[in-house]
Amino acid sequence: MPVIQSVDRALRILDLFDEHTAELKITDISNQLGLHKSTVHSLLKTLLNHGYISQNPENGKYGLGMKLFERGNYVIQSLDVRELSKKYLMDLSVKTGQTAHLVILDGKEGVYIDKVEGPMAVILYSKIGKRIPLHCSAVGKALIAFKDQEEIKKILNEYVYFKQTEYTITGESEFLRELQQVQSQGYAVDNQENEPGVRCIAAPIRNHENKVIAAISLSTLIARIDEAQLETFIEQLEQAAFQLSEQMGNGIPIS
Amino acid sequence: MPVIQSVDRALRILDLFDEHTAELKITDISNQLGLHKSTVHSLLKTLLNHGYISQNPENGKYGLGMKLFERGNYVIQSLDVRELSKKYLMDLSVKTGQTAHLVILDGKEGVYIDKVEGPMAVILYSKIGKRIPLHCSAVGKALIAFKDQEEIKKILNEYVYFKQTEYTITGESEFLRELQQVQSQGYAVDNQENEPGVRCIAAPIRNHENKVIAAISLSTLIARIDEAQLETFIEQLEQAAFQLSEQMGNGIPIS
DNA sequence: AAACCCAGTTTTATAATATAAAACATTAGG
DNA sequence: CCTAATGTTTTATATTATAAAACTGGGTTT
Repeated sequence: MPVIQSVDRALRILDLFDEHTAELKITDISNQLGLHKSTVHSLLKTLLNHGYISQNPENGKYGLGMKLFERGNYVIQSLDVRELSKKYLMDLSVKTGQTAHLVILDGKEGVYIDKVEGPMAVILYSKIGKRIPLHCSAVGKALIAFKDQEEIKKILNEYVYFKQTEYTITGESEFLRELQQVQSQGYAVDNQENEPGVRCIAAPIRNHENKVIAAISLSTLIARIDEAQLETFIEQLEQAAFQLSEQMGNGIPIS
Repeated sequence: MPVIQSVDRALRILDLFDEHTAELKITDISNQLGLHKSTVHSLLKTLLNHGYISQNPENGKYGLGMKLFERGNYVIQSLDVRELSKKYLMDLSVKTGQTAHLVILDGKEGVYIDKVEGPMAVILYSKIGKRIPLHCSAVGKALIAFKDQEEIKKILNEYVYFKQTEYTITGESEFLRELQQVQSQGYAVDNQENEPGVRCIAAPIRNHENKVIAAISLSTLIARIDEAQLETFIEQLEQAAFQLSEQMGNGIPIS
């Protein structure tokens, strides 16, 4: 089993940082990973050389480097969904007043690629780059519901149905029925399955081969949006998804 | 000199990928870095384990992993300029019809953090995550012009004034005069210094301590925009920059 | 269909390299 | 001013990364 220890450790250092942890001292890292401080020091220096780690000149603490942002954007630039979808997300958020998201599938999770906050929306914390489970989100359902049975089985193999709220679907058979439903109606709903009080709707974006490559969604608060409004939102969402899928066909290259 | 060879090699693998290189085979990497294929294989497996590299199931080729996007966004989420500036960028691009950018300083370069393409703008390739030199861009000038002399000197130490176009400023003394000019007028201009036919204007964004932490810009085509229009663009840009700086003060935390 | 080639993976021996101890340096705190 | 704590550098050694070689499998050609 070929795992390079030092590389593994270096990557584990990067993984220590998240939205709550912007900066760390060498001793913090050393303690958390159970490594000798001199080892951590060498690893950090190497990461620093390449720009994957930055050092705060004020206090000497270490943080993630800009190179990550740079490389990270290359990952999604190859998928030009993001460029194209931007104006649809804008449009949706303006028309509905809600927050619109763009999500793609990565392994057994969704990843938020972009978002536009609507004027009426409660400001949530930023989600770009974050991951979201498939079984308790509208986007998650929309991302996999239109795949063939075999592929769905593969993704759901060893999937853990973590119970997020009292409404979360926690069984495979139940989830498969739900996906069936999504497929037949063309869009997906999450009814407080991920967060209490929040209801989301999502529709799939297809490429020229008609394969689902992303999903767009609208997030609404139960307390503010009634059934009738939701209906109109769904229509608008479906329309946007349709037009976007159309556009994905005539692939204008990003030159 | 503490550079961990295997980590260094792993990072050099990541650095092979860019906007033109989405996927590579093991032998490609092996050839380009002059490493044995089995070595590359182990390094890739380790990167793969952590999600920093992904493998295309269709053809077995390797590409950058989503984890980079995830971590990359953590880097800029700590700076909440991006969230706040989004609507100003939108607004600017709609009002002027041009493309608006948000850029921050990283070392001796600027990094594009966000952009909104205007309806009238020629569609350029996506720039988010990309780097831009300081000496030949409006944003570059705006980012450093308002720092004190000592800091400017430090940044410009060993700076290479690469000649991008015939109009590029290529001398330190000339550049320092230009920065002086920027400081006194409050905004920066790039007159075909970076790309022939393209003229950009930029204004600094300040935080609560009045320090410049970012810059916003508008990119225009010489052929399409005359002096009078540019004047009004500058006014709009400055107004947006001012309001944005104001907002940076009453820091609404990203919860 | 057999033989070949090329790319990727796994195994293995060896030698180079990562590691942590210890010494050293620097800063902060009492 | 001394002590404590944190970060950095040096060094020895033993672990671990490395590349050679063998192995596998897919694809192409004859």
